[in-house]
Amino acid sequence: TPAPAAKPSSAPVPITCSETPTVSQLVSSKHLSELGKEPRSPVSQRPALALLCEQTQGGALTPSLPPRCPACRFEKLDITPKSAQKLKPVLEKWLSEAELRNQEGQQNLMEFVGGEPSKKRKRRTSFTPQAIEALNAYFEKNALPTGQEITEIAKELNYDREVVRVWFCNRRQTLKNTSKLNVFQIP
Amino acid sequence: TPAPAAKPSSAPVPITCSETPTVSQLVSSKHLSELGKEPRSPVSQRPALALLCEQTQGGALTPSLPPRCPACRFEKLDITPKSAQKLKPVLEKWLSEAELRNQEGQQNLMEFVGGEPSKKRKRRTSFTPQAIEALNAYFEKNALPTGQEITEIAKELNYDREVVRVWFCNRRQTLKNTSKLNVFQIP
DNA sequence: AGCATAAATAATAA
DNA sequence: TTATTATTTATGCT
Repeated sequence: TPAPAAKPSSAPVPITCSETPTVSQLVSSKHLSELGKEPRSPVSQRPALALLCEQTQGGALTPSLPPRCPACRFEKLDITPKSAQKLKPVLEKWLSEAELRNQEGQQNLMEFVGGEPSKKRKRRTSFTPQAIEALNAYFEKNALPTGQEITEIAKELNYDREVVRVWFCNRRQTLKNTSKLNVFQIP
Repeated sequence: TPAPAAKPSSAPVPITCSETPTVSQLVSSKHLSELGKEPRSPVSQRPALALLCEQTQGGALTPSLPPRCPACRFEKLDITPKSAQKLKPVLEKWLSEAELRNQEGQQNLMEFVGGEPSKKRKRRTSFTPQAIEALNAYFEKNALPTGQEITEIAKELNYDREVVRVWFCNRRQTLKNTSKLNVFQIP
């Protein structure tokens, strides 16, 4: 467990929904240790984290629709402990740097953009219905195509080879999972 | 859904990857009670479960070699939540049958427990971000470490040697897969 | 606000 | 090593 049961005695700065926290408030260790444990105020009210979301996701904050990047999910507890653990060091690093800027008198936090690009996950491809249909047809004929066949299919459907390969992997997986489920499920 | 962390409701004790619940937790857990329709009775009122506790905790089962029966694996949470969910029916069946036998005064309950494949897959290790960073640093310097080097790295990072070895294998493989140098790569 | 599933990755097989 | 599976993560939708 990454977050030790910190003593609530050290008078941390509580962050409520009604106020906009400063960076130093955000950086308080108590706050950090509590992250991922309690529901928090909206991200939109928290400049540093909002910025973090922006940076993590590479997109602007949408006012109506809350962002769902890992950082924001961490903030909202909408995240698994394991993910939280992975994210925490990044968060700490970012926040400490943000605090530094803040101490240097940099008022406008939104101008603070930097940090590491952090290799981003491949954008989730969305297959066209036609492509899915074709893929399923291929799958039905052969659920385990060779590398060469995968290449050909990819070329035919005009998708990345790796994407097609993974599609077959996942397809086999779900098939196995669902069929297994039937075996186990007894009323 | 294996991630109870996402649920904001004040639900029963969730089973997460990061903690090992006690038997009583398991009994009161949403996991187990969900399948049964009614709330569970206390452990003390459930002979089979009590026995299960005894056997798994009191060391009646072989202590060195981990028991492989579904119940024991469930008890020790030597499975992921998702697996636990899959295993639940089996466990429930075991419990009811065990209770039946117990009522009949039958002592050796473990005889009918077997049947589960003993080929337990190694639990997926999750590297800390620090470890991954370190591994990547090593990898950048040398993607193909010798056995001796692997041993040293494993020792340094305090991971199992085999785990580190496999990490390097997979790292090379991933690199190869995602590499755009593939001859058959579609642009 | 969840779900379905694409992507990532540890483990295993060949 | 390469190929595939098993498991986990997280994102594009509605």
